[in-house]
Amino acid sequence: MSDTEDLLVCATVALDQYIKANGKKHTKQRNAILEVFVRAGGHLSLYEILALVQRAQPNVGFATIYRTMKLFVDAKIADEQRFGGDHAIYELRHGSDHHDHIICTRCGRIFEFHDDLIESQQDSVAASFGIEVSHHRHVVHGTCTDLDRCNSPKS
Amino acid sequence: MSDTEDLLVCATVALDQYIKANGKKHTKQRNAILEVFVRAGGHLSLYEILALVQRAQPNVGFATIYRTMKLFVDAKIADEQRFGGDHAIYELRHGSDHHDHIICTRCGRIFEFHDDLIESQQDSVAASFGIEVSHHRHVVHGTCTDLDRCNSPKS
DNA sequence: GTGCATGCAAACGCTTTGCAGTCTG
DNA sequence: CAGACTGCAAAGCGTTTGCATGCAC
Repeated sequence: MSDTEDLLVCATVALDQYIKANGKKHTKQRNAILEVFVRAGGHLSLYEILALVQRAQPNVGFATIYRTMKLFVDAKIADEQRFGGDHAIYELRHGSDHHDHIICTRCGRIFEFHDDLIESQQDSVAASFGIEVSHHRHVVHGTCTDLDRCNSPKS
Repeated sequence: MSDTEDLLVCATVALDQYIKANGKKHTKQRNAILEVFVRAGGHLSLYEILALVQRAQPNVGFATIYRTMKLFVDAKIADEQRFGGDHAIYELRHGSDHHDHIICTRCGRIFEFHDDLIESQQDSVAASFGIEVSHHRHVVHGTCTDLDRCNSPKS
């Protein structure tokens, strides 16, 4: 697992490549959003990102966050997730590996996992219904068994 | 697997019990919505239910469908699902058994499955993150391998 | 200077609710 | 007849977009 500074460098490079390749431009808003997003480790809603970015750039508007995160998704820096049906969450994208989520319903912590046994079993279940799997979403909800962790602040 | 008429009888009884137990009332709208919903086998959006109900009762309003389906959820006749993030889907609830979903992205068919191996594996993965599972959602997307089925109308 | 990016505000789609009139029990 | 239910219309809420201005290249 890389540390935050490494991730920030990687993401910055990825953004730069995407910008160069698509005739886009660097702006201080995009840099600020990227930094806030990566340092938080992702798993943020647009409004959370807005609040964090506005600490450094008070005049940033919501539409800028919105469009920038869409751009990050396009640049494969972020992924858009919808856990509740309420609002979207953006998470940092690490390479091309797929993963699923485990969420504590008390403290809101989000863990990521990947399990080959589950995936292969899921493929064979789908095959029994005559379906060839293209992708899936597996979200597990529960509560931390370690109450100290659960009651402590997230970051 | 019961046939549709059986399911309709069960649902009608469940609704009657719920209405009696909670000081609610029977109306022709609720009966019509229940019948349409059960006969379709669930997996309908509010607008689809509205369109079907309006064949029999042209003056029924959207809000009635909305409130009635919430009531059916409360009466444990239906469950609300959100697959896309776009709009809610309501499905018939059969007893207390949990199930997950396999969806064809071409024809929109929805299959339900339950797999003990996946569930137990998921519990142990969650435990390794210090989480005790309360519930989960597992949605598998893919395409029908039988193109004849996939291209034919849903019901 | 060109044209992408920003910020504001308005439009959107789905969901939810307030209210006056209607119907059930 | 009291109180729940309906239908309409308006309000919410997160998301998306149009437009004039601002800024990167």
